[in-house]
Amino acid sequence: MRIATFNVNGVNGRLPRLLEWLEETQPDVACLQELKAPQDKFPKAAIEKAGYGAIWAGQSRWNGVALLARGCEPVETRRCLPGYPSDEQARYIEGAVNGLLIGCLYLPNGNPQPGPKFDYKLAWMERLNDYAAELIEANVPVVLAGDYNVVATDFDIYNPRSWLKDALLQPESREAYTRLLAQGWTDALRHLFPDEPIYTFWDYFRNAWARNAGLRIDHLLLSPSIASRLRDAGVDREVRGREGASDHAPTWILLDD
DNA sequence: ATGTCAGGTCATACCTGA
Repeated sequence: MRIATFNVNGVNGRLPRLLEWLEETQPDVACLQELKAPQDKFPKAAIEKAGYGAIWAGQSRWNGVALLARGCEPVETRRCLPGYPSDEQARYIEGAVNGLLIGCLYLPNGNPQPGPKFDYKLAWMERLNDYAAELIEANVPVVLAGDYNVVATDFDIYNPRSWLKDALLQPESREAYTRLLAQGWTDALRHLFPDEPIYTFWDYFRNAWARNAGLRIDHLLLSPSIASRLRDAGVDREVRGREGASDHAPTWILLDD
């Protein structure tokens, strides 16, 4: 079972790129972030034609998340984090596919920091951590996939120097993410490739892609009960190099059935 | 400090968020 996460940075503006990638890699599940489309502007027909059922939480202009399943409809279980009924930002959607619970998340960027956006990021991380702990406690088979907007360690960035003041590298962001992992989640890519530089995002600025000035911020976390099923993982880097690409590359795992 | 995207609007130029 192939499960992928892809921050598409505009699901309509980059639809040809998304469809091309789905066709090429045929993921069984695809978690999408940054739809940048209101609920009724999600390209449902094109996604269906590509062979995917979908649930999504749209929002005008910003945010927006979707969960795609090849050949079936995801059974929606949530469209926001528990205890967050007042969250107007579409950043979480969750569904069951083939006996797995898949959480698709778009963690707040948090810039500029300090400030209200950074406070919101940290608060959101606390909500996520609380909920993730519940899932672990319930021993549910879960994949939490998405754009975490956290650079976990200095090894997950080409060079931290010019990003030291960025919300993605702040000690508070990193500490919250570290606490999440410590609940028992397996960071799939780092688990399989502990010593390799891995990036999933290259800024549009500063010629970042050509310089391979990347960050690893898109993660797939496995709950303890499914960690032993992990067989392979990777980043579809070539997608980032294409005409009209998102600034993120799709990131995927392969689980034993 | 700079730079580049997308999507939106009291729109064909500028704003925000990233």
